[in-house]
Amino acid sequence: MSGGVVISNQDLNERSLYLLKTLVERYIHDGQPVGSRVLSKDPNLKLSPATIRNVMADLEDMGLIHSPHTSAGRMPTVSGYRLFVNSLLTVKPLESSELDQLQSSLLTEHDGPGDVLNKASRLLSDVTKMAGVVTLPRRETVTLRHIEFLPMSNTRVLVIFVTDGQEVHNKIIHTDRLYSPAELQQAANYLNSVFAGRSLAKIRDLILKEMEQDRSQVNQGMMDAVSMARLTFAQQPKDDYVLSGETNLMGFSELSDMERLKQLFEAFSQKRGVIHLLDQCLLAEGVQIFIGEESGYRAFDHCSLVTSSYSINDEVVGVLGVIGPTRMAYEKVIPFVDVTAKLLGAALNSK
Amino acid sequence: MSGGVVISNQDLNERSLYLLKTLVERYIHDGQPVGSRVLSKDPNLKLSPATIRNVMADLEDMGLIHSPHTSAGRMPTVSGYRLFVNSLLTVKPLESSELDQLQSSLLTEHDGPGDVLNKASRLLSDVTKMAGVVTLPRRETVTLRHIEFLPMSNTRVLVIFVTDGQEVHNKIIHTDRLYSPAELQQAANYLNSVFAGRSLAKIRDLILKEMEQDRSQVNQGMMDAVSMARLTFAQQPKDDYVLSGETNLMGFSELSDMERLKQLFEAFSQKRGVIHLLDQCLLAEGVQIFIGEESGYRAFDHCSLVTSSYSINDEVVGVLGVIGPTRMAYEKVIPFVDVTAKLLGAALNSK
DNA sequence: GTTAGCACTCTAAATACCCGAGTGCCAGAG
DNA sequence: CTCTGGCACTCGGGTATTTAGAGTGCTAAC
Repeated sequence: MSGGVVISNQDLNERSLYLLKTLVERYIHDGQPVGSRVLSKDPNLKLSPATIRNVMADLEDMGLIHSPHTSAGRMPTVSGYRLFVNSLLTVKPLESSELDQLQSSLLTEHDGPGDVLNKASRLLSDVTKMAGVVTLPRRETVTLRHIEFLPMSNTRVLVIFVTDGQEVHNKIIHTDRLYSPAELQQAANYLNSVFAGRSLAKIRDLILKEMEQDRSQVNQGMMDAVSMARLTFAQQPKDDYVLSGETNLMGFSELSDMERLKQLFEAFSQKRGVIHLLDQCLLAEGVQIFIGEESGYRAFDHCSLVTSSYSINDEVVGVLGVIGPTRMAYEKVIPFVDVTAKLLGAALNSK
Repeated sequence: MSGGVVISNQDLNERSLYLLKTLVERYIHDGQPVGSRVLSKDPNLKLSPATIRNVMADLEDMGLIHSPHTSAGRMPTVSGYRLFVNSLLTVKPLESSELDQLQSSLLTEHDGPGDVLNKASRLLSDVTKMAGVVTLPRRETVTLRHIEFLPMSNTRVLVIFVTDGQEVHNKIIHTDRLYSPAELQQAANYLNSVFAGRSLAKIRDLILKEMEQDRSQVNQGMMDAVSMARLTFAQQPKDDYVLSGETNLMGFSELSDMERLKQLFEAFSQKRGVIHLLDQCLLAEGVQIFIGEESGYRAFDHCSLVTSSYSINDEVVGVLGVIGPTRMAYEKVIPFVDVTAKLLGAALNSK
């Protein structure tokens, strides 16, 4: 284990920090352990290889870098990356062409509900050449627009409801008795009048309250409607996400091990773990980063995750991000994820 | 190129056929080129290695087997596999436990429309330990149950329609003018009364006819309804499929080459090519098989595809199948795909 | 037609080898 | 006290070389 000791930039002098920074940049750039020789050629670092070796030895003692074997250069450890992204990184602003692409793709018209999310995900992967992920807006916080019941065979009823981000959800419920189309219509009307515009979480509360009320007070129709609503919104819906560009990950040497790759892709289709991981970003404002083992999920041990939450009408509803090897161009990815999250929010807002 | 010469079982004597059969079985079983030595130990084949070598040389001349290099055994070519599955294969009936699993999974209750398809796909991959695929029922042949319009901002209208296999589709259309909720309701009522129960292809026809009619004859409401229907069903919808167990494919040595694997997975997320390939099975009754390069898609060069169409109410609407390495246990996979297709049809019928 | 025998070929694994990159440490210079 | 040049050392990766084994094709005999 890398241990719990966190190194801050206070613990190191200017020179060591700069050296670490260039080492990490160098390693990110060409993917090979960096030796004292190449570092000595840095124009701002007027030191001999020997001195650099001394500094590197210190950095290694602090667990910021390590070398795969004696006669190789050094590469950053997780803590090294962490210190790098926390305090050393100089983020690059988006290139205007990228911004254009983002805006035209996201803010332009799209023809299906989940479509914007798809586009966002694809954008993330296309631009970064890694994998892009966007969680669907959380059902809990999202508000109901419209609900509808359609009779199927017997007591089976198809419920369709539309929520805020124009998501259309559907589900089959089993009612306790047979309802006529008219009754279903009536129930839907009632629910629409009472629940429309409220969050699903709120609706679940209201349903509970209604059920507790003195039954003599309310009429049968309302009772029926509420019980159908209960069936509809009963269990917590499983959240979901849109992933694109997974195949981009197959190019990276750190994922060339088939077993690793398999585990990663299994995690992707499992969804559970990934959702859980992404959910941790819902609370935090702005960009959040998991580097390597920090995520706590084995499958992501050799990956980093750059994420940001996005909001509809100032309410945080989802998370998006980029998944790639630990060795990624953080200085470009971070601002990109940041902007994409904001634009996605904007795109979903205006409706 | 392996050439267009197709070898049939007429062109070979009993012994050669039996030899080919055991060779293929052997190769499928342990994945290594089969030599004359092991073959000579087959109890039904009382021949010396030398004789077997002579027979194998003949088979090689006919392009049914080949050896990767001089001092290796032989393995089947695509034509060899073809002859094997066409005439030599002895299919194994399903094990009853597998049948149970199938029935209980597919015929049991499920709570969402696309859910059965998911389950079928997962079943295919779980049982075969390869990848399972199920195309969504083709929209063209599927019949409309119900349509609904929901106003969004401005002239944007969310259309929701439900089709046969209980699929719920939705789409945003842009109308030429602003419609009131009442008008939308009226339009939906009209369309439901006229179009419900007809296939989408038929509906598209009808729309065209209606548009051509003398406009003075019909009232404005009907005109509006039809024009909205036209927008809804205008372009051919992109078909789609459900894939599971892709990660199973990562275990096979024939796909251990990262470049190949990447191309395969890219084909999966591209969807286009795969759909096109699967569509070719819509016409054929029963199980169809593509072996290696037969599919015509580079990405599938080292894979085989065992497919079958499935039907709702005796109308072929989709295809399902299994994707795996050319070297797969056809004798088990074929009956399994066959039964799954029938059960899936049955599961979708009853509603 | 079938078989035994034999020379031949080719692969895969093991072994040895060298080269270069990079290190750690030490002793001397600034 | 800090930096640097020098040097011995380590290790991985690439290139031969060798060896063992599997399997073949061919030929001559049964």
